[in-house]
Amino acid sequence: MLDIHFIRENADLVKAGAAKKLITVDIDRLLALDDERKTLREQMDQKKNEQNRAGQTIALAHGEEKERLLESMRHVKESFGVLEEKYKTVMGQWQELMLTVPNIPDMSVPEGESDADNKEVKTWGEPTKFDFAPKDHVELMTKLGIADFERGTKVAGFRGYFLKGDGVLLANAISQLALKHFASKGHELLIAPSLVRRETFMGTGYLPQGEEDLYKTQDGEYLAGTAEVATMGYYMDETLELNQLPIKLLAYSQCFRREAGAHGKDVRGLIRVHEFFKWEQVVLCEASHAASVEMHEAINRNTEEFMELLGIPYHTVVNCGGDLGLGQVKKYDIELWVPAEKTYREISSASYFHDFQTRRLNIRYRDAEGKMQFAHSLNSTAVPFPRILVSIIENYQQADGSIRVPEALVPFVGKVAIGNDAEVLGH
RNA sequence: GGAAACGUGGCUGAGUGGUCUAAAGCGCACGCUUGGAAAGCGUGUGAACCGAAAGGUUCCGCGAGUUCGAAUCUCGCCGUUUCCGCCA
Repeated sequence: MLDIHFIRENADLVKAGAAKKLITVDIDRLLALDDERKTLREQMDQKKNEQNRAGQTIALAHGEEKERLLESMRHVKESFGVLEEKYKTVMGQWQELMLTVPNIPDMSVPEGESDADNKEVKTWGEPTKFDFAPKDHVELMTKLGIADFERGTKVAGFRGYFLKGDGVLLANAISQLALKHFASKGHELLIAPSLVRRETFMGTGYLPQGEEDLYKTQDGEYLAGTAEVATMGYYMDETLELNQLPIKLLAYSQCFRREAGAHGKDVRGLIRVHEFFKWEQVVLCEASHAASVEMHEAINRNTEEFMELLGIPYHTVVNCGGDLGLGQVKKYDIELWVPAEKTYREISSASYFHDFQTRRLNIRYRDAEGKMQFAHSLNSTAVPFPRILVSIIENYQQADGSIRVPEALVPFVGKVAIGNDAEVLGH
């Protein structure tokens, strides 16, 4: 959420920002509510002051004098009650509106409505060339016996899957390489809960808007769709020291997404599933735009480097205004080449928020002058499973349906290819 | 699942309806003292909102209630601890 003082002083900027994100929000109504809120607050403070003063007198008074004072205080109490009721109503509306005010996108964010309007800022590698007709990952993995989609659906329902055998080994190897790569960038490792309470979702900006995308338990917790939620919650309501910053974390969690708005999309394979797992980069840094930008470039680059280690052709896009979330200032998506679809598909998303999340989560630090500041927050995918397998399997496939293991993974997989022996291919 | 106890500031901890503007100690900061340090002494020591300032309001886990007045009483929730049961 934004600072109400900032909104008051920069109403036009906030309105323009919302327009760029194609989000409708009534800033004028918010400002009117805020005026009302301030007036009521002042009146309440005055009444309270009156009451506090009278309290001391009453404590010392006796007999008729006391009765008289009590009687007059009853009137004060009554009028305070009336003010309080009004205040609660106004505050309720005020808070509701405040939660819907989007963060302002950066100048460098292109105009646009959807992911179709995102702008390519970098390409790495050439789309993989084959001297045979490349198959898709569903067919390859099923034939190799390293994934089972039929039984996955039987057991888990729509979008269900099992990873098996060398598929598990491959996923684990990628994970090992990721730990090594991202830890070398100074990240502390974390395994985070997926079962998370409502207030943390509010704090990260997934709620109240995203209710229908989340699974909910009968006890009222929600299943997180990313480790970002629990990891940001880790420092909730805490005051950090300046010398702790930047805090750079690499967090693992199981992830759950209802994909409520995506019913017809990507119904085959591992691109879009309800239950997955990933490593996520989460960063808290000092409250300066320059620091945020620097960290943003850095964590996005970390993930690019990781994809380069895996040797998968990719391009990076800067997301347009209409493709940004409520709190995001700027976002890069990294998209990997998927031969069967002859296109790039999203593998990673790196964004920064300024103090939008930390203001909601109340994560602060003391700056060099000893003043309290809301930290800045950022996050980026490190590597998502099983989606990462799609591009590895398809880009590294051989004519015989076997998979060459990317060089960087060989030490962790323990072999140079998957399925190039007759025994496995025979099944 | 059953029962009980507890939740106070950076920390320990007092406070069971009214100068609580929260005792005291520890810690921390500054000063005095000292050749330097320690000890000692003195002063200070959080956050949010309103205000140009003076000052005002709020915060004793969270929320609601009783009362002229709540850290203190009542109810609900969250959390911690202990005992019992169950599971591994």
